[in-house]
Amino acid sequence: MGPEAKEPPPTGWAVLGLLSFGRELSGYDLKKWADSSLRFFYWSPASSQIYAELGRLERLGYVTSRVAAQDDLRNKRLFRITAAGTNAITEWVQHSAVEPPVLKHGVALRAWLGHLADPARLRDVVVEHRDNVVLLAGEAAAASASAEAIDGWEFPALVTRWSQRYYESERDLADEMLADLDRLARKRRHRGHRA
Amino acid sequence: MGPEAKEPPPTGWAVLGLLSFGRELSGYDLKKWADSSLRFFYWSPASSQIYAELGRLERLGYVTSRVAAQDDLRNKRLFRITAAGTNAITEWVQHSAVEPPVLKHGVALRAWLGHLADPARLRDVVVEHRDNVVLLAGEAAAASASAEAIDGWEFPALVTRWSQRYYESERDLADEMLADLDRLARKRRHRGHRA
DNA sequence: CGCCAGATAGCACTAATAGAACTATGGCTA
DNA sequence: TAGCCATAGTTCTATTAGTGCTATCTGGCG
Repeated sequence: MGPEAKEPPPTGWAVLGLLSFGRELSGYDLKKWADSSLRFFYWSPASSQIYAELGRLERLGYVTSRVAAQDDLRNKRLFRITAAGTNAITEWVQHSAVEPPVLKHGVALRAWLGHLADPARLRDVVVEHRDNVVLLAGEAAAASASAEAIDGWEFPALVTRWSQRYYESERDLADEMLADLDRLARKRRHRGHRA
Repeated sequence: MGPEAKEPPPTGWAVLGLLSFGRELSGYDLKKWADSSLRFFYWSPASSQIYAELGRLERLGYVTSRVAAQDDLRNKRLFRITAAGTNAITEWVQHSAVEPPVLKHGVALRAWLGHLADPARLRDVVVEHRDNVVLLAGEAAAASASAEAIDGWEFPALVTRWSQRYYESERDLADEMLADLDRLARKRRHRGHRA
């Protein structure tokens, strides 16, 4: 099958997934959409990345595009998923290998290197992280509330709810880490560790 | 400051961090170490990536290397952190911006696209994910037990403990997602949604 | 007037992986 | 005893993934 028979990377599936709800969307729309929902559990690709993936998906025959006039003279390209695209992503959802989630937790990495840091400063880093995830939990809650209002969006609503819980448990984990850090600092002070 | 004044990427800090415990290690050692501890909260870079980062760190003056005979005739390169390297990573731990963790959760993405999937198959995917994270929780527990036994490794032990809790809450989140999926499937069956 | 929002696209660059190639030893087994 | 595999160890190449910046165009807002 053709010269371009390779599968898209996960990001390609994510973009195709945004289109699988049936709407006709521009690259710009897709970026905004990714920012407001995908980013909670999958990160949001750069605009240039989205356009690149759209090009690949079109070459694969998974999407088609048409140019539409948008206001008066400005035009944009609208993308729509094809039957082949729907088949392909359905296949992917159901049958691709289940891989462990990719996590790059900068704060955990810094705590892991805690022997290098001033305890108070390390504490501040974790507290700032805690604030971040509390904010994210709230945003995910808002996103899930608006998804619940839309018919046919039961699964996005389910996953944003999951995201909300995820960030709430990140908050709890941060609290436990703070308690552990305090315990450790006390112990080190007692033993007169590195003065 | 010379021609090579740029900061390493996060992966570089991770590699330098592995060396910040004071040991003299080969690239091979570093890879094994990353696989057995870093990977729980920060992923494990490919060997080629590790060697590339070591090269960069050496150019920056953050590590030095020497060639050592290892058995009889075989030789390897051992890396050691320098004072400049210790300063740099200490600075990074204490003062770099606190960024939200990067998460790419393939399973959540697939659940988000649940409208495309057969409910039973989607359920299987989440169950398989649940099994994965239970396994990871156990491995993290083992890693934290061995870290606790080593003097000076209080922070790695703390973070592997955090990782263990992290994967345990991933397990709980998976259970809640399963319950939500079942609820949704029941509701759809009632309404006769797409037969 | 300048800036921002909507919209698209290209370019330069970095990050990161996969895979092969090569050296070398020791243990297993047909 | 020859062949093969596993482990230790390093390096290189090819390729992809992904970001950030720049450029372009229009219209509305203050």
